Amino acid sequence: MPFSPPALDSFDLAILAILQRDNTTPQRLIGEAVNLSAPAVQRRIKRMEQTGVIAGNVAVVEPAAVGHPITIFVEVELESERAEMIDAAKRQFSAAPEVQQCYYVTGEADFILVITVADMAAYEALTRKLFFDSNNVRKFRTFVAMDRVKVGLTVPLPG
Amino acid sequence: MPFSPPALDSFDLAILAILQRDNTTPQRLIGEAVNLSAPAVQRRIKRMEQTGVIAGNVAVVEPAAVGHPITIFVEVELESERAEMIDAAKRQFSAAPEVQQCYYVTGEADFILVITVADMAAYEALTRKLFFDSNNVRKFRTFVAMDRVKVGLTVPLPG
DNA sequence: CCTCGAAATGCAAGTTTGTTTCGTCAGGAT
DNA sequence: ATCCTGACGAAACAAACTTGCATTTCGAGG
Repeated sequence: MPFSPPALDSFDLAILAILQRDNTTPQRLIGEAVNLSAPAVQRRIKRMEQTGVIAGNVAVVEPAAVGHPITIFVEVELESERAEMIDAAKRQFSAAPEVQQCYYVTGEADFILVITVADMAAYEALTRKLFFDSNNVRKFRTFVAMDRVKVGLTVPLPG
Repeated sequence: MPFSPPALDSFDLAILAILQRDNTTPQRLIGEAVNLSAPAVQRRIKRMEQTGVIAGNVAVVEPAAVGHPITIFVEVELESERAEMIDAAKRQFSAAPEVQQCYYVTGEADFILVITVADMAAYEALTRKLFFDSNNVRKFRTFVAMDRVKVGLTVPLPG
């Protein structure tokens, strides 16, 4: 499903650009930055939250600070690409808390996962649970992150 | 650099679990949930922000809503792995707004990028800028996301 | 050209939330 | 035993958010 919501004007985009960087910015300051009153800013934010343009408001936690210093990418290739199997894999991968992100992709792999773990032993245990116990994984390739050069969910905004 | 900050107790972890899901939750409610007064919650949050446990507070924007409906993964392999070249690549990749995430990894690739673009033409243009114009990219593999099954920066918390 | 209605705005009041202050208490070191 | 440090809760305070309302803007008809 694409996106039905009404088009965003330059005010909305300017507001998003700010919230995307720091959503604790007071509406008064946002208003000054975009030349709008605080209530106007607030109405636009609420609308964008309701229509799903703003998917959430979250604190970003440093994984290393909570015992998950290792980030790993995994390319997963399934045995069967039947829709039923795909869906089962989606559900299983999503259910694992260590799986931070899960994408179903085209190309030489079927899924790409972003995983955070405490150590390689934890990763090894996770692969056993996710890939070996399930009999639908043909193979997977592991990439261990040595440097999280740039991390975020920031989307470039027009204007 | 690993992480020096003081250990987090179960209160901190409980607070993080909430903020990670919704950082607009009133401190009063957080206090009720974790059995602490609002000021206590606020002191702990401030401390975690200052020590970097909380890396940021952001609104998550739906890419499709702002004209970037396509998410792409790219594995990049460099010609030279001299430290100087690695650093140059890090800087160049990070500088591109379309590059949402950039990781320097071990294994059969050197970098993994997560990119959001409006259409394949935009991606093609980006590859030209990032990979071809730079003479240090040996090859790259592209994976187009058909389904963003699970997206986020949520870290699993002990306890 | 004018009128009408829908939608968005700013202002101001009212409410909720966040922040600071202050006094108290527990644990550790002197 | 005493002091010092760090953390807590209660209450006062400041700031931010939210709502109601009159006004403005803009476009579609008449």
